[in-house]
Amino acid sequence: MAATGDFTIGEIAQRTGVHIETVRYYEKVGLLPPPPRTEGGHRLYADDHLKRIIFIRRGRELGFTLDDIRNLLGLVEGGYTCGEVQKAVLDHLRVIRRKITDLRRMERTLAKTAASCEGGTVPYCPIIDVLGGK
Amino acid sequence: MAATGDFTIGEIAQRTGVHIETVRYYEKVGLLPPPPRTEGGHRLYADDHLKRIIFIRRGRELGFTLDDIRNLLGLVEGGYTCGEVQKAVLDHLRVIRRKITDLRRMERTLAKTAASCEGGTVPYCPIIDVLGGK
DNA sequence: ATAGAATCTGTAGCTGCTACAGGATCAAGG
DNA sequence: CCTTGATCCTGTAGCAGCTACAGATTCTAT
Repeated sequence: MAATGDFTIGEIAQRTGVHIETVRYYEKVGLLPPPPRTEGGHRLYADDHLKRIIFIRRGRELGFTLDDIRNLLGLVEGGYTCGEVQKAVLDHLRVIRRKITDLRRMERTLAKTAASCEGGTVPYCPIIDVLGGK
Repeated sequence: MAATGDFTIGEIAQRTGVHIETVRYYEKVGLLPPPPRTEGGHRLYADDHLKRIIFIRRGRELGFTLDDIRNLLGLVEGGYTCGEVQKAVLDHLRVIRRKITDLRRMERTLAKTAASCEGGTVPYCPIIDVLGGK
C-alpha cells in the first residue's frame, strides 16, 4: 500500500532532509537516475528515488564519500554479497579511525599549548612560540 | 649569525616542507607578503618568509584554517595579548573536539554495523538495511 | 485570468591546494 | 660566450560536495 507517490523536488527535499539543489546535484553526478518530468519539465519523483536519496544521505552521515556511495549503490543494483559490502565498510572504518587519531593528536597538542598560557593581557604568549616551530 | 639567507622558491619549499605551488598560493591569498624578485622575476625569500611559512604549516598541521591563521598572523603582527591568542586556540579546540565526537559516532555505528554481518558470500547484507535507513 | 510560489537551467563560488601548459630565466659545463 | 638542462614564471583548470545566485518558466489557487 502507499504506492508510488509522485513527489515534486521540493517535497522530496523535505522528506529526505536534503536540499533541492543537492538533489539536482546528485542527479547531475549520476548518483540519482533522472526522474520523469511533467509536461512543463518539472521533476516527478517516486518512492524509489526517495529511498535512494535516503540511502545516500545516510551514507554521507556516516562519512562515506560520494564515490564510496556510488560503489555501494552499484553493489546493491548489481547483486552483492555480504562480504563485498562488509569490505567497503571496514575500509571506510579504517579511514575514519585514522582521522580520529589525527584529530586527537591535534587536540592533545592544542590542549597542552593552551594550558601553557596564562591567558592574561600580557603582550606575549607561548602559543606563538609553538606555532613558530623551532 | 646566519643572517638573511636568500632562498629561491624551490629552496624555501624544501626547507619548509611545503610545495612550491602552495608557497605561491599563500602569497596569492595574502598569507605571505610578496618577496623581492631577481631581475628576471624569480622570487627571493629571506628568513622572515621562512619563519612565516613554517608558522603557517604548523598551524595547518594543527587543523587551523587559513583564515584562522590569517587572524593569528594579524595578532602577531599587530601586537597581541596572551588572552587573545589563547581564545583563538580554545575556539579551535572546540571545533576539533566536535569533529572527534562526530567521527566517533560514525565509528561506533559502522563498527556495530560491520559486526552484524557475517561477511560471507551470502547475497544479502544487513548493512544495506542500515544504510537504507527507515 | 492572474498572482505568487515553486521549479527550471546554467554558472560561479567556497576551501586548500594540485596540476598542467607554454614560456622565460638561471647556473654550470664546455 | 654559448648551450643545455634545471628551475622558475603566469595563468588557468580541476578536485569534493555542495551552495547560491540570475533570469526565465511553470504550476497552483483564487
